[in-house]
Formats: sequence, structure tokens, C-alpha cells
Amino acid sequence: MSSATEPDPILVCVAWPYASGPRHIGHVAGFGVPADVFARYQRLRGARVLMVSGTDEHGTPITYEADRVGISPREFADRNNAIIVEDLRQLGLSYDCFTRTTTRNHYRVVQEVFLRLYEKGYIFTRTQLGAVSPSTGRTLPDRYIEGTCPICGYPEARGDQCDNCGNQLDPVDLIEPRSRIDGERPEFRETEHFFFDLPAFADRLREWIEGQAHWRPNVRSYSLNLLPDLKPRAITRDLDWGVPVPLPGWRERPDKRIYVWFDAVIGYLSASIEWARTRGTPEAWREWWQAPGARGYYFMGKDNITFHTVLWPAILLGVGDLNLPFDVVASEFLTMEGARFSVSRGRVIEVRDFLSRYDPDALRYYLTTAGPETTDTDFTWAEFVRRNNDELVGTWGNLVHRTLVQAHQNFGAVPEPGALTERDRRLRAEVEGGFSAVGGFLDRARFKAAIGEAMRLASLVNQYLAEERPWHRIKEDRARAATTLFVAIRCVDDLKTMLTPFLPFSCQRLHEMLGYTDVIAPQPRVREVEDDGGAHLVLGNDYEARPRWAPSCIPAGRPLPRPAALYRKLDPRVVDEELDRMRARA
RNA sequence: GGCGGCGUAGCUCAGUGGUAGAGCACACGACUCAUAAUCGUGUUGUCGCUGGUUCGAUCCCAGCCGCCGCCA
Repeated sequence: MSSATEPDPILVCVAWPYASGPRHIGHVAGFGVPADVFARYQRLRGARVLMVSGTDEHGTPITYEADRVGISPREFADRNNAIIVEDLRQLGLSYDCFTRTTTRNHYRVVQEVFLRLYEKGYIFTRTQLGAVSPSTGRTLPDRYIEGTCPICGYPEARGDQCDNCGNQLDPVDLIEPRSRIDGERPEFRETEHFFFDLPAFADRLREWIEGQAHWRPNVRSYSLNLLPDLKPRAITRDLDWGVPVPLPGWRERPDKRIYVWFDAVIGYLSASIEWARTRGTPEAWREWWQAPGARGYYFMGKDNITFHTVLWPAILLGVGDLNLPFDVVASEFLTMEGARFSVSRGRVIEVRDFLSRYDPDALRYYLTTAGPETTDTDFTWAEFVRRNNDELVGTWGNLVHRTLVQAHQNFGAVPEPGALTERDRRLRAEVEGGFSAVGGFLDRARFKAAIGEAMRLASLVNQYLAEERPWHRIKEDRARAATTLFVAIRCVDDLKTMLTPFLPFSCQRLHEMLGYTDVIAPQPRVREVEDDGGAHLVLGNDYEARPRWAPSCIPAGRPLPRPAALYRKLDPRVVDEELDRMRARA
């Protein structure tokens, strides 16, 4: 039920990081941090939020990487899952359930979805020619095959296209084809696959997408552009690593698995179901997936738009009875010191590496204010240090510190105010207006604008202190200084609430410095969950949804502890140190 | 080859059919409570190029140049 006082349920679906290795800050910039800011804000305004994701662990790349390391795909996925879970925990991403695609629960849900679509006639079989490695018996994806281009004679054309002449190719046509893995010549065999009948949904998708006026324009137009060319899409592969096809005669086959893209998007649903089962309320997921007022927000990088605006909605339409996405918030790409992230060239900074030297809120601040929200943006160490020192520490951290130090030293408590002046009231009104201004931006997933407004208000409070000069005034008019500091503390308290979605760690510390004893920024925990005999890691927690998105009522007289700095200023030398590290990896 | 994006002050980026903004950098001033942080004032631009639509375009359209991405 929806009403003005109780917001509708909010489902926050976050793209599933691929477990082929540790993730870098570009990955979390695109979906992790924005999604968490959004989820935390929604909880603060009292909405019931369910935020789900997990590691995406099937697919050919993982089997190859595992082979290279000499372990099984499962072991390989286990390792990376553990690393990624720890990264996300340290970043404070408040998932309700961050799981993985190798759970029994996920297999079951994927197979149910498959069967439902199959029974409705949206899935059919078709025979095609596929490349197979003779020695391993494994299928080779087109881009893992190279050979001489039949059109221009370029000797290193890939199976899907020739980098020299740009023509699209079929691997069967390559002259002297060879595997990029081990150089051997692939065999081409007939193979039968299942296809999902996407064209059957083209009209419904068009009608639906055209109605989504609130989407980011590029997401909407990009998606509409895809529709005229929709073709049936393969949803199985010749592979032994993945979800088995749940049909008689297929289920037992060791060489046929559901294609990773199909199983991964279903993870949103399976993770929601896992969350509900684990907490002993197996039907609770329906509140976010079937209630008419529930809204699903999907966060991802722009490379994933197709899956979230076309493929997944088509699956949902085919299954029926499940809500389509309300918004698909796609971010652009982050680059690193002027070029794409490149693991092989050392142009990369992994999340865990970053967090071993810098605070999570410093990274969250940077990724929100300078991240790829609407256009590609570049991460540079110089800009990271600059924004940390000038903005996070200088404007906001310093406002908190100067205010609390003065209050603590002179009064030991929130000072008792006298009558507020016109100037006092003007500042209070402006800062309190931030709840609707910042909130309005956050409701529309406009994160840069939201944090920019909060920071602008912080500057206004600094300006107010510069004018009122309580440190000077206190010598002749202690009562007036008390009022000024009282006003400033209430503003700081307001800004703390507004900044909590962005900076949960430091705002929780500030919350306590202001004498509160409860938790405003709960953090996720890692725990083991039993799953039909196996166990897997889950990142999550029970977060309260309690309305706190409202002006400060902090009472005068409340004792204040001695304040401590919220943030660390960075030595500009770290820029060169980090650049040296990067060069050393190259 | 098809599709799409981007090109705005030294730098990073906003933005709007009516001749353009923020932060940083830079200069000067104020203050000294505060992690030498803060506050104020000021300077900076043929809004990629060429045409078109319009009374008027940086914002609409076409072509071009440059950078980038996606798809096949």
C-alpha cells in the first residue's frame, strides 16, 4: 500500500561484477557507489529498500582464466568472489543481499524462468556451426579465434571482425584459423542451441520505453535504436560451466549450459528470493517485484544498457507478473590518467589497493563529484588529492571541526541560544531547504548536483561564521556567540544527514560527535549462508528504514565530546608516488 | 561498415533559442575559531570548423575535422 507518509518500496538492482578478477575503481564508480548513495538516501527518507546484486561467475572467460591458473572454475570464482565481497564491504555499499550466481537458489530460479518462457513458446532450438577446440572439446567464442582475413588478407583477423579492414567476419571463413588460446586449429561442428524470441517483444518494448520520459535521454534513445534490429538471441552455449538446461535429455548433458548473460540478469530476481528465504519470510520478495507501486532502479555502466532495457525487460514480460524496471541509471566510463583502464598495461587501481592507502569516504566523494555520471570522466591522482584536500577536508571537514571545537572548548555542550536574528533565520532556512533540494536531485539520480548543493550549503555556513565571528564575539558578548554556534551546529547536523548517503563512515562518526548514540549509517556485514548443503558468502545486513531526512532538532545543553578530525589531508607527494606505482606496473 | 557520444575559460566539468557559468589555478584583500583551513573581490573564452533554419544559435538541422565508445 502506498500513502503520502509511507513511501513505496524501492528495489535497487546493482550490476553484477564479473568474477574474472579483482575489480578496479572504474567498476565501482559506474554502479556501486551511485547505487549505494541512492539506496541510503531512500532509507533515510523512510522507504523500504531492497538492494541486491552478486558476483557473476559463469561464462567462458572464467573457465579460461581458471585453466591458466590451474584451478577449477569454481575455485577461481570462490577466490574472486571473496575479494570482491571484501572490497564492497570496505566501501560501505549497503547491499541487502550481495550473493553470487553459483548458488543452488540461483540455479533453481534461472531454470524456473527458462521453463516458464519455454512453456510459453518464447524459447526454441536452432542448429548452428560452432568452433570447437579438438584437444579440450571446448567451444571457442568467435573472438578467441584468429586467422587470415578472407577479404583483405590481414593475417591476424579475429573471428568476429578484421581489425585491418573492419569487415565483419564469420570464423568459418577465416583462412588458416587458429585458437588464440593455444594456437591449435579449431574444428567446426554443428551444434543445437536454445534461442530466446526477442522479436516477439519488440512492440511491447517500444511502447514501454517510449513512455519512460524520466530516463536519462541517452539510455532511452540508445534502447529505442536497438529495437528495429532485434533478433532471436542464443541463451545456451557449448560449455560445462554454468546452469544446466532444465529439460529432459538436456539436463544431464555436461556440455550444454545456459549462456551467462541470461543467467546473470535473472540474478536480480534470484537474489531477492534468496534474501527473503534467508530471513525466514520466503514470500517477502514479492513486495518489491509484484506490488504495483514498487519501483525498481537499475544501476550499471553504459556497456550494460542493452541487458537492462531490452533483454531483461523482455524476459520479465515473457515470464509475466513481474515489475519492469522503473529507471535504468546507466553511467558512462571512468578513465585513468587520460586513458582506458588496462590491467595488462598496469593502468589500473584495484579497489582493495586503493582502500589500503585511502579512506572509503575520500573515494566515494571523488567518484560522486568527479565520476562518470553523464559523460566519460578521467580519474587523476592530482585531482583526487585536490578534491580531498580543498573540498572534503577544506570546506566540509573544516566547517565541522571549527564549529565543534569552538562549541566544545567554550561551552562543553550544544550552546543555549538566545533569540535568533534575521541573519540566523535566513541561514537556517537556506540550509533546511537542502532537504528538498538535495533530496529532489537524489530522487532523480542526479548525484553530482545533489552533493554539489550540499557542499554549497556548507560554504554558506562557513560564510556565516566568517561574518559572525563567534571566536571574536565571545569576548564581549558570550550569549551572541552561543547563539551563533547553536545555529552553526544545527546546520552541521542537517548537512550530516544530507551527506550521509555519500559519506557514510565519516557522517556516522560525526553523528556520534554530536552526541547521538544510534546508527545513522549502518554498514554491511559478511556472513556465510547455507544453500542446500553448500555455503557461500553474503554481504548484507538488516537496515532500518526510519525517516530521518528532516531538519535537525539537536537540543541545547547536550554535552559534546572533544571533536576529532573527520578526514585526513593528503600530502601532495602521493600524486607522484601513485604515478610511480602505476609506471612500475606497466 | 552501421549506430551513438563527445569537442564550452590554463585544467576538470555545468548549461540555455536571445550574444555564457561553477570549482580549481592566478591576483589582491579580510580573518585568525579551524587539518595554513575559511571568507570576500577580480581577470580569463571567435561555446571544434563550414553552411542552413530563425528576428536571433553555443544550444535546432546538414556536412566536415578531431577524439572515443558500442555493434556486427
